[in-house]
Amino acid sequence: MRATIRDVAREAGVSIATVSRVLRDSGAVRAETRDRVLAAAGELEFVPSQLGRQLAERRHAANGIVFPDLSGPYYAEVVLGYESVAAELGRSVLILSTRGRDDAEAAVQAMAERCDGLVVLGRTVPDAAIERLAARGASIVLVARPPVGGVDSVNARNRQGARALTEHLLDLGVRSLVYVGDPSTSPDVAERMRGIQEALPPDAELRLHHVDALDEESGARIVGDYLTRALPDAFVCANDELALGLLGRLRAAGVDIPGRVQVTGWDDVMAARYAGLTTVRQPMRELGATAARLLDELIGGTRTHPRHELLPTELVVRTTTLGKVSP
Amino acid sequence: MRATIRDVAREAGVSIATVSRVLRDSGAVRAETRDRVLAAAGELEFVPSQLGRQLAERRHAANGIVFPDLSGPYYAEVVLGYESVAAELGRSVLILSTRGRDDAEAAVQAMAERCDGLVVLGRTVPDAAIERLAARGASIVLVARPPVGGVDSVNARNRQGARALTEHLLDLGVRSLVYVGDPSTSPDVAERMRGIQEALPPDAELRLHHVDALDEESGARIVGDYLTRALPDAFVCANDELALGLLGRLRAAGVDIPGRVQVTGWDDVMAARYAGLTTVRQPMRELGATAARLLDELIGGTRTHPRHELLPTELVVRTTTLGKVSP
DNA sequence: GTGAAAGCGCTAACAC
DNA sequence: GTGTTAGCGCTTTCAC
Repeated sequence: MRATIRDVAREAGVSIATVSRVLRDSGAVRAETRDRVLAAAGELEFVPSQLGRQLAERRHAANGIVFPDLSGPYYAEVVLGYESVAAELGRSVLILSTRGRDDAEAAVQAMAERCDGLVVLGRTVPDAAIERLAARGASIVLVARPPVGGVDSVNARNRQGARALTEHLLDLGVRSLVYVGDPSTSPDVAERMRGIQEALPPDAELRLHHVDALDEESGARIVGDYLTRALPDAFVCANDELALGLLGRLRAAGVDIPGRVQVTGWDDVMAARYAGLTTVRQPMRELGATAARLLDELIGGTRTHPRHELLPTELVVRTTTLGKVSP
Repeated sequence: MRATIRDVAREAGVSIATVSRVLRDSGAVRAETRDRVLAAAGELEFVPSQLGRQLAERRHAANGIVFPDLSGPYYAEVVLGYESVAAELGRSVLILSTRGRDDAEAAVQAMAERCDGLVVLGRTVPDAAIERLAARGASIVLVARPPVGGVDSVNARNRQGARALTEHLLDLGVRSLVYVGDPSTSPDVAERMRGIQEALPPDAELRLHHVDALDEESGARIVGDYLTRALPDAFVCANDELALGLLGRLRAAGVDIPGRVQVTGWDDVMAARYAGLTTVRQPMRELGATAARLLDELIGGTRTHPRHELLPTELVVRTTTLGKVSP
């Protein structure tokens, strides 16, 4: 059995309160006593039980993060940014992936009981679940998801990025675009579409091509629909994976890109560089880091009014949009 | 303030022991009493404190996982595989990234105090640290790292994969190969090189080109050394990122691939497909899942003898090795 | 079947 | 400065 604070107290000939003081460096302790305690602790290889400490302090010293997946680079980067700041702040990080989970809400609820606050990414659980948690007094920060009630949020400037992307395409002569994605899968996807619409002049046309999933396969699958009839001037895809799938199939069909049709993605994943894909980069790590800081303020009670951070995006132009359309 | 078990007991007119029994479904409780307790708990919106429960049970019901990074797809997938099994087993998952941390060992030690067991990926902390933890009675499973002392481990068959890859190259006529990587960065990288050596006949030559990091930039940087002097028949890279960087630079220099030189990677990341890179795939998710199961046995005390699992790898042949060398 | 009571290992008033 | 003591919120014997 491991040594407890009582063992150390006995060994050092002091009370447990003194041991606690020395170890936490709280309260004044005479140097000589202090040394005795440290010696005893060292002798017994004493490591304070986090379980006991947490219960006494009534805090977990841990934060959770809920995400749909970790496969793409997107969420992985956000999680990393979050973890590094949380660690600096002395908090452990609990993770929860909702992928393939039918009881996501229950899992999040359970997780909330094991940490002092949590970050929720994207469309992992319904708004109602967020509100229930918030109502129970949980500290929550939403990322890549529009604000709900008085809950903090951190988002990338999707609309702004989409407008920049659209203007870039318009400059190249694009007049008809197809947005590939499903606005209902994630708030980001919906916001991007809105941004495009905002930037579009009356003489340009935007259609939505709905796909079930934001993966390569879905991107490839829709190409068939366009080979038999007219191609638009540009395919604007909700994310890079979709764009990469679409791009591969188009090229395989001998379609000239960007001569005949231009293609864009979103996220700037590593493969986008190899494919020469024009895309929009988001500060993924910074999204996570910002969330960690907001959450810390919330838990620490430093702040009571909700905050909603918006982080910048950046257009990355590559070869899938370099050509001029009908010059 | 939240309701405690005492509030529920008072409300239901029973003792806290009975409330505990009902909520944990342990011990026999009369149906009528049971209903009263459940009603009271519902009324008060009682949710048992994990802090109290954990201390009483003296367990965290959480496992940790330590990894170097989450940027590449490799560790992310392992973590996901781990998380999904851990969740099934009713355990929370704590994460710890050692990237850019100079106090990695202390951080791991701290994490060990907050969970019932942990998984350590790759070369995150020195063997001595693992041994110290194990000596203190921690339950540990190593992944992508050779066994240390009596600690469990899960690895992919690196040697086997490397042999298959080497034989594939030999079949194509390759006789001189350069292994690009740093065997000291990770045990996997070293094992792969060993596998190549084992498969090589006396008339074939293998050299090691040492790089500092396993990223694209390092891969690209070494190309210059070969443009002025002789190229080998094949570059076998320690991972895909290295190979992708090297590939890009070679192609930019007008080198015919695979006609003049063949290139291979390792991991089969998404970008590898777009680059047509021949590589070796590992069951990343399964590595994590297996680790979770081993750890559970360890924590549960089901098993005392260490186990060392080896999972299969798979050669994925693409266009960077399709041609015949000097037919 | 149910309750009283003794912990689990710590922190933090409060007293001296 | 240091010790005593009362919790933190639960689980779990052991009586009855």
